[in-house]
Amino acid sequence: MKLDGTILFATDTEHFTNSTLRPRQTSPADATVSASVSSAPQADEGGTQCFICADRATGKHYGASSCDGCKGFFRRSIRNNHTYNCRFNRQCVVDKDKRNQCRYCRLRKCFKAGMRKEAVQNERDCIITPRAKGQTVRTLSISVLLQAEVSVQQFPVLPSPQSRDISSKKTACVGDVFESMKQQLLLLVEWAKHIPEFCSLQIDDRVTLLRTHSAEHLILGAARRSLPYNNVILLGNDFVIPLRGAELEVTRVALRIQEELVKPLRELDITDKEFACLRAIVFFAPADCPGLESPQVIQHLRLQAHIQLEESTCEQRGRFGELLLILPPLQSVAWQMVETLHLAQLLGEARMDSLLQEMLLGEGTNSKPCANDDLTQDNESKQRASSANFTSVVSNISASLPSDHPAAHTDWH
Amino acid sequence: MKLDGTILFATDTEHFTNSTLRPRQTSPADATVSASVSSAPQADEGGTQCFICADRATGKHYGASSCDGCKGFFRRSIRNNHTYNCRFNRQCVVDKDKRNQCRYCRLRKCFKAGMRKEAVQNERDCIITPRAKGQTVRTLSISVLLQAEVSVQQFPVLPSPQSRDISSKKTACVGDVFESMKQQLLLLVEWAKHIPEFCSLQIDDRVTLLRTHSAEHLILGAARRSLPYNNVILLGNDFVIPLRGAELEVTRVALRIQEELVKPLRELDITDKEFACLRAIVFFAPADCPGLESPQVIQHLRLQAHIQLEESTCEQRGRFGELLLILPPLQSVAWQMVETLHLAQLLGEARMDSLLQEMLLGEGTNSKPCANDDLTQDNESKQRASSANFTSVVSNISASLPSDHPAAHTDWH
DNA sequence: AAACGCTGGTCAAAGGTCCA
DNA sequence: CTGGACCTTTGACCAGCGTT
Repeated sequence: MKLDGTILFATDTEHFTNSTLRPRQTSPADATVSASVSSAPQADEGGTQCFICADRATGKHYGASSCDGCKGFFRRSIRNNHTYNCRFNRQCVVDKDKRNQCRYCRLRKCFKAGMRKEAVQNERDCIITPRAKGQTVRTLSISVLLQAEVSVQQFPVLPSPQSRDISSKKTACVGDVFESMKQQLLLLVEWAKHIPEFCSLQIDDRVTLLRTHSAEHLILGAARRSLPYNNVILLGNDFVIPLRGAELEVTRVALRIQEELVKPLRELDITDKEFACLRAIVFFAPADCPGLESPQVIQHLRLQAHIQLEESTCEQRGRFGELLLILPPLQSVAWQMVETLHLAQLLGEARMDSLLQEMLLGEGTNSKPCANDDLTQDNESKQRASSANFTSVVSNISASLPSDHPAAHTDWH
Repeated sequence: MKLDGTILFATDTEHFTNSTLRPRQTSPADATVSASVSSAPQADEGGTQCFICADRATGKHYGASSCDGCKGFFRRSIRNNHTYNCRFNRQCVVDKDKRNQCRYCRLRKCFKAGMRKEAVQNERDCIITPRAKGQTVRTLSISVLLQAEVSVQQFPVLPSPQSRDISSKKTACVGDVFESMKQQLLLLVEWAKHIPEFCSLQIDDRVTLLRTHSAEHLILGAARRSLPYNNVILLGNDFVIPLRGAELEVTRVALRIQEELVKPLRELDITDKEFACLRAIVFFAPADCPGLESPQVIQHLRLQAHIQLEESTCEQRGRFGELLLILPPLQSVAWQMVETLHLAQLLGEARMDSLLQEMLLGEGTNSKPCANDDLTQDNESKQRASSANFTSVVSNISASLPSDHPAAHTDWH
């Protein structure tokens, strides 16, 4: 009898044949549609897929391509100001079958897919969708960042084959430190050249970004190289700065690098992806660069970079925040280094290369681009007019790329 | 066996055909039949009757018009994959009164009435908020932060009833600025006192945290107050600093506040919750405080604060990151303000209150707590021994709370 | 002018809740 | 633990409305 029942139930599902889609409709028309669709073997046709649950999308809703279910769910959640809780680890799978199993994760995925709660609410007059067109402006992809990162790491000026042995490394003298800095700054330019979005910025903005963030770049690089070590800072040219025993001023910065950057980065066990994103976030910071010509563009690049970082952290709770909170001390240490250099320069304790002076100390040009700059002057003549060797280094970037690079046409908004 | 079931089912189905409309759809033929049948005048209440037990139907469920009882019974049976046995001849009567007497026959009749097990869905998320189920030990809750925030805002030193009119406000002179700063710093202490986790820190750490982040607190508060205004910074005592026309050094800081903090905060339209979290994140930053006794505890508090922030942003794409990226410029501006104050102090341009000197400029005590401090000395005697007025202000906190405050027992991990 | 894209809204039929 | 009266959520479908 038990078998009876089971089989009875099984046979009841005679319409398995055409029930690949939901057998909801009673109307003949729909039945035929359903039949024809089911005859097509391909379930997902790619283009019209819900970003949230991979069900069939019915269009873009609230900023993301989605199905009616996710659309309604999002609207209700926002309207009623719902707060959900995940019963598990906030890592629930959200697909067509399981989308109703965790509302917290579903809503979160709605946001991640790009739904904006401002798009809900009743707005009679639709003042154009702000960024309807290039919704998926996938500029600044993680792969580009990783590639840029690799290209920088691929320039080991010394062929040291990962000789991890600290004792074999020499303590850097002032000249060694400066030499390393110079190399690293040139590598920063190299790094930037790998990012098309950077290359399509105006020359002044390129220079400003590079100059403003050169110190942070140096410190961040030093911190990363020094991750395996406890009592030295490893330079790019394979010299080391010991944490104890060196000159006081130098040691102070080195100690802060170790304490405030190396330690937390080591605890987090930062990945290559994450580091690549972090470098970009530091670099595309518009706030501390007055006089930028297109701060919004740069701000948008940073936004993309930190969204990439968020994705790279794989939803590990708190990790994204911890990584971003590395940046204040990074900036702070960078400032202190610049101060120290400035002082050393003033006291005549060190002779710095003109490139270093220009990038790190902001000397040799106006640190703030002139506001009443002649805008009719094209980059070419600006480049010719500039006598600064750094600016000319940067200018070469535009020469190395076709001027009509696709990225230049990106639609910002 | 299989045939058995099929035949049994088929015959029963036929038997049912004329008595009712089968909502089986799937084939156009069925649809037309259904239509014609429904148009046929059915005697009794037909449509509102449970096909299984003849109780009042509450609608169609799983393919058959049925009552809530049979609906629930069917769902549970399918979900839990129940198999029942009939103790008699599988011919039990299933009506309103006897429907619970044989579950085998009831389920069978459900199928016969047209219920389909495919219509039963997967289990969903709980509607009711998961009850204090193991409520994770949530120190530093958002409510505590909000309350602390409110308590700070509730001390309007001047009874200005939200006079939003800027023109009615007076431009601050140096003395007004200092006065406002002093008030705000006392409010910072007030704010901290509302956070039990802070109060249970050691006295030295409390002092260090307050001192180290006092400048950022001032700037953050000023930025927030100035959100509605475009060309002034509004102080806590209702004076304003105009962005143009004031003294150069002051204006420089004020301009940065407006550009690097007010603007982005306004664009983000920061909420109260988010702001409350941000303040805590700024405050519980251990990196730039050398010599803390329990940096891990503080780091953990910051982690909690930024997890709260993440939750408060409702997962809106990129929002959490944008908020955290306010912090580097905040720190930077704060430093610049301190530098400016330092200079003014050195040049004798301004007389600062000793509290201001101690908190903002780090004068009057060792900025780094003494490492070989006598640990056997209790707070009381420390307080008595300390001649610094700020330290004594902070020490009072511990006096205002029971020493065995629950928060002191929080389990960090 | 008709098709289209993206809002808002509706309600049958899923779901869950919780005491007897 | 199960039943079932009672309430919430889901999502397919439809209607505006502005754009193409």
